[in-house]
Amino acid sequence: MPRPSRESYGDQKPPYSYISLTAMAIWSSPERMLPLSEIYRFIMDRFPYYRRNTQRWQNSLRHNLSFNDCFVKVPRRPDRPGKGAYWTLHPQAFDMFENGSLLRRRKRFKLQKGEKDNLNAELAALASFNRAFLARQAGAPPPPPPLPTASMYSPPMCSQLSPEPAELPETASITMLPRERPRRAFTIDALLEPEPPRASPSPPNHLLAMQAVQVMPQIDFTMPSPYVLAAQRYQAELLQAAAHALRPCYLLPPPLPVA
DNA sequence: CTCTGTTTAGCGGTCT
DNA sequence: AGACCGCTAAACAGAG
Repeated sequence: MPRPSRESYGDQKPPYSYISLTAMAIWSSPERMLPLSEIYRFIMDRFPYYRRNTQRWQNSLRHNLSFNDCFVKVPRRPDRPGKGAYWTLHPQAFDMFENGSLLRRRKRFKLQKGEKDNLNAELAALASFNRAFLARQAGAPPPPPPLPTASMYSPPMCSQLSPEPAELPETASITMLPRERPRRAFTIDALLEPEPPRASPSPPNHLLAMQAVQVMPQIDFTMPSPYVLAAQRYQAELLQAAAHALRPCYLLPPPLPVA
């Protein structure tokens, strides 16, 4: 049987929705999140169809990113400045595709009003953290640090967010998010100081932790959490589906070792 | 100025 | 038939 070429769709439009294509791009990245330009690049690299009429489909793709709750915009890490934010998949959207099929979603992923508010609050806090971090780096007097909110430290929202980064070239020691982590004051100094010894279990803030992975490479995350396992399962399904549907067109890195 | 992100609107296809 | 999904166009604002 002839091996299908990497570009077996040629100039034909691939049978994947923009949501699927975006999910592929995001999940093909080591950190499970990408800036918009990298999402474009992923799609154009693998599907020649999308090398034309870029204005049209990129507009649609941006519309999808904004419109669908399944995509979460994560502020850039402070030491990696650039245009635009990073985009990731909301972990609660893992089961959005039937049996891992990327062809059509089972149902639209929609966050409840409260969930959305919580998420937005956390993301706003992260953005504030970034600003404070940058101000601190610049030696400027730091603006008032963002205050901790209940949602930043408690489920259900933040405990489900943030796919687990598989590998971070610049942060090789990081493996997993902890299940038990001491609660820390949400101040620049507290967040940047070395990890205190672990004491009693406390709910982690996974959204913060996701960026902590970006910002604080010295932290050693060791314990998998349920959402990490869910993310790994989802990735395995995605890989299987992608391997079946796309074959060499869609070349992902090897799946995470499932604990 | 270009790119990124948000929002609204409309249309056609599919599902229930 | 109505709800839902996906695609496209377009206007607009803000950031880099």
